[in-house]
Formats: sequence, structure tokens, C-alpha cells
Amino acid sequence: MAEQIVQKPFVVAIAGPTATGKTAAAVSVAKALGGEVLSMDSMQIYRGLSIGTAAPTAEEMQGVPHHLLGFRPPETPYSVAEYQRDARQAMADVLARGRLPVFTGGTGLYLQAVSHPLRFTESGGDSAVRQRLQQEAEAPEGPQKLLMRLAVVDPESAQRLHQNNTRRIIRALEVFEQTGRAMSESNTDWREQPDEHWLIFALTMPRDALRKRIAARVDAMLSRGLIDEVRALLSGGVPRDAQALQAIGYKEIIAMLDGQLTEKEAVEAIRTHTAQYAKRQMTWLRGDPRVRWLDVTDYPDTETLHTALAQWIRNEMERIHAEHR
RNA sequence: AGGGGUGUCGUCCAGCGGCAGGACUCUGGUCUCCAAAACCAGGUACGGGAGUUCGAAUCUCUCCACCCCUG
Repeated sequence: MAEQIVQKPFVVAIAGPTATGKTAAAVSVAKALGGEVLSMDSMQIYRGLSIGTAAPTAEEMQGVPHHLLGFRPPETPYSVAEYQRDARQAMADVLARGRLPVFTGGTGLYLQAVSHPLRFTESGGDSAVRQRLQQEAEAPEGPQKLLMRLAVVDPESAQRLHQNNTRRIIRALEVFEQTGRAMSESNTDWREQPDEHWLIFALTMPRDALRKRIAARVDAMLSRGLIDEVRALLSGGVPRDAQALQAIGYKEIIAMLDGQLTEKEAVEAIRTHTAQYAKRQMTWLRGDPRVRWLDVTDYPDTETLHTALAQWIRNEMERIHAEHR
């Protein structure tokens, strides 16, 4: 009996901290290997947040199809669970067209959600329940009480959470109240293998260089009209506490428009917050053994980097093909 | 040149004779449910020298640096 070889499809992901050139690299790789780009960025999914999230412009896309960008109204919250569903659908579509999915973006959890068979609760956020729990958390001894309550209904989650992390404690309690089941019950084993061969790369550079890139990028955002973009969102009726407006670059400009910060202070705050975010992105990726790192400063120019990256991907694909023969 | 003031982590500030502390920054980390979020952990300082004292960041003298005022 001839053995039926079911070849898993290849999927590429280009991750890394912000401002390292992921967007351009993804487009290059997609062009070189016949791919389409899929965003894995928790803020670029919102419509109207282009400048501050450094979403690719039409010119930067160079004719390569892009997915999962700017499709969500900014007044609506979005979540990993929804991203997982949307991203897998988009990935399946790209594969059905016989093209290579090239994910790119900096949201670590989103990468995990698409590249691992994780399962999330169906229930979305319930603001009434959430508000009530938040009030309870603010009472004296509130956090302790909430954690003890969680320990009764969902001991596994309670054990993993620090008492001060009321945000996650509240979410776990909320899920239990809505579904009657412990959040941890739906957890799947990390060791379950995905249905695709994931080739995951991360672009990086020394911290000082990154800081300079970030500073320059924030200046560029302002000169491209970030303040007007924020004004337009606000006058379009997006509430100030919308999840979309908690993004770096937006919350600070809003504080400036409200007179709480000078423009100089706002710019400084955006830079600092972006650098801190970049640090957390690195921490996240360092913990993933699948990630192959590329220090962009090791390459004389981006063209060389892109060529090397595309070649690396081809080699990996060939190696995996050979293994499965 | 004369008079006054200030020198404490990278930054801003507390400590005013008895173990040098906080906030922010920074560094490392956590993570299957708001993730550009939330949370945890860690490092670093008394301007230099001399004196008083059992004991000095703290009191005295001196030098240095910076700020203000007068000329």
C-alpha cells in the first residue's frame, strides 16, 4: 500500500520588536516566494489607525495583497479569540489560492493564537460584569477576595495569577460567570502540533539603535499627521476609552489635546512607551524556541537582508521536504 | 570680586545625629481569554577632603561645581 503523504502547508511569520522593518521584509518575502501578507497586530486591525500604528501604505504594499488590516470599527473592542478565528480563515483562504501566507506583526499572543491550536472561550467581554468586578477589586482587600473566589471556581487559573493582576483575575471570573465553566478548562496542551509548518523569524537590533529608530519614527508619525488622525477619530465619535485609543501614540496625543501634556511631553511619552513595548516584545519572542533571529544591523542594507531571509526560508522548506520524504 | 542658596540612584524628590527610602527611567522576566494591555522581580546614589562624635547624608571647616542677587 502506497503511503499517503499528507504534506502540511508552510506558513511564514516575521515577528520582532517594533521599528525593525518587519513590514518591508514581509512584502519582500511575499514577492520573492509568491505570498500574501497577513497582519498579526492588535492595533492595525482597527480602521482609521494608520499613522500611529505604522500600518503599511498602499505604496509600501507594492501590490502584494494584505489581510487583517483596518477592518474593525475603532469603537468596537476586539480580542485574541476573534483574531484567531479571523486569522485562521484568512490563512486558509491564502493557502486555498496556492499562495504562501506571510504573517507579520508584533503581537506575541496573536502569533501564539494562530500558530498553536489554542482554544479560547466564546464569550466576549461583558462590560456590566466587568465593571462590577472592578468595583469589588477597588474595595479594601478586594484583590485578595477576588483571587480567593477564583480559587474556588477555577483553581488552575487562580494559581497562575498574581494577586495584584486584577485585570486577569477579573477576566477569569467574568468567563466563569458567563459560561459557568472554568477558563482553564478549555486550555489545550502546548504540545499539540499545529496543522502547518511554521517558519518563524524575528528581526532585531541592538537596543540603542532601536531606541534611535523609534525616536525617528515617532517624529515621522507626527509630521505625517498623527495629531489630525487622532482628532478625526475623536470627532468621528470614537469614545476616549475605546480599546483602539489605548494604543501607544493615541492615548498620549489625546492627553495632549486635553491639555494634560505639552506636545514635547507627549512625544517623549510615546517614545518611552514604544521602547518599553519593544522590550516586552523581545521578551515574548525570546521564550519561543521556534524563533530564528536576524540582527538587521548585520546586513549592509535592507535588500541584502531581504534576500538572505528569502533564501533562508527556501532552505528551510527544502530541508523539511527532505525530512518528510 | 562680594553676598545668598543648592549639591543624595540615570532623573525628580524624601531622610536633618542611629540599618539611605520612594516615584519614574533602566534591566530581566511572566503570559492559552482586554496583550501597544496587565503583572512580577532586580540594579544603581549621599560632589571631594579634613574635623567634631561611640556613631555624620545630617553638625563644623575647606575645596570644587551649579543657581540667584549686587557690582
